Amino acid sequence: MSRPREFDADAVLRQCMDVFWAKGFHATSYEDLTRTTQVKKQSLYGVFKNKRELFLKSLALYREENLAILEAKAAGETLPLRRLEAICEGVLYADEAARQRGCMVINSALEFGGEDADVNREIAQMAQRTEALIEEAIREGQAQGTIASRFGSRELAVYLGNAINGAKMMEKSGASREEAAGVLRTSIALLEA
Amino acid sequence: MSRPREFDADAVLRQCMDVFWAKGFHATSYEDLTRTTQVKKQSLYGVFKNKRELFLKSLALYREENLAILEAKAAGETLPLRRLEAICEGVLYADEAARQRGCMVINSALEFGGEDADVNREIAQMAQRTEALIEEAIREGQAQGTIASRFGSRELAVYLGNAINGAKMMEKSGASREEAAGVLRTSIALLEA
DNA sequence: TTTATATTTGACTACGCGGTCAAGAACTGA
DNA sequence: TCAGTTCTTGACCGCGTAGTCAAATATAAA
Repeated sequence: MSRPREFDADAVLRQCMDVFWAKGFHATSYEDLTRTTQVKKQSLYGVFKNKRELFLKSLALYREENLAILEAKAAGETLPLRRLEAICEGVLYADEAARQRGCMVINSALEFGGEDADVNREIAQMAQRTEALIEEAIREGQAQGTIASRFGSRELAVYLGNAINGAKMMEKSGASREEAAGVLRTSIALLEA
Repeated sequence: MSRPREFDADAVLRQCMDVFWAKGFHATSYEDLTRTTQVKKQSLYGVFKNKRELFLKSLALYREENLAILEAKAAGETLPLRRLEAICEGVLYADEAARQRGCMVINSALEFGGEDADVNREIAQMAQRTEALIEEAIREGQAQGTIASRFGSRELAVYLGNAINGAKMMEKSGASREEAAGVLRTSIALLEA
């Protein structure tokens, strides 16, 4: 019926995600995107109607990928404290390049400053699911007596989620992986009963 | 000898700081600055050679003002745990408007992503002096036996500084003051011996 | 009053941005 | 082969940006 698309839209979305992740929304231009994807502007418009939609799709992709990794890592550990460690390990990046980019969700949260409803929804989803993962582990740890019971599991989950956000920021502002990981180790160690 | 300046450069710098604080570096235009300061572009150039210098001076002003407030609040408390609470109280803003702006240093850190040496220096200064304040209180608390001694004072200071950064981020992304304050209360409570 | 110096003012430049348009190219079903 | 539809391509548009220029203006020393 019609001319077939010459590029893989999924692959291109992933490339765009990389650019947005590295540079943020405002700082990435269409020139950046076309240069790295080798797809001309109008062709991108054909699939994603504008820069904003392309960004939101990129952000959603980032969220899903990272949550999937995190949930997989968490599922691999049965001991609650070990699972918390696995989660904290999962949110930090191994390679230097990714570490300097920081977390795309957090970057976006601060770039938009809570003024964009769609971006806010992404942030909320990321935070909720991460905290749910944490809270589950904490509840089990409290039941087993390895995690302090003088605080509520929800309260501690928010606490650890906050520490993780701080660590993600540390990463981005140039701290070494060991520094970021160390702070999270301390944050977990303080939870032990 | 020459025509005197018609505006107060310090007052104008403070106004510019407000704009940069609210909008960030890239998002504020000279139009924004001239509108709020009522000073024409070229006159600003006369005092601050370009947008970047004006921003850096604004950031330094922000840092000094906030650190001064923080150090004053800390000096007002003698009990270590109370002093930590005072510090945490000091980093959160009371009025809604300031809260949504978040912390200008953190905002800048994330906007520039650790790629700007001058901005990095500001961030480092802010973090160092805040952590020094915290570490001092922790050391005293450990000496008095009110703060857990199984961790080093430096480690705990970094830990609490990290929690504070997280809370500042929460503030900006729309959390209520009570949520941010609550997380910090928990973070302090976990330090108690 | 004159002169040297600095500030003010608004017009101006060059550029990069997101987004659009129109024409040509490629594919499929008839 | 042809008609219909979508994709591709590069030129184009309007706008907002940081920064510059030069003329007009105001002050204080000589």
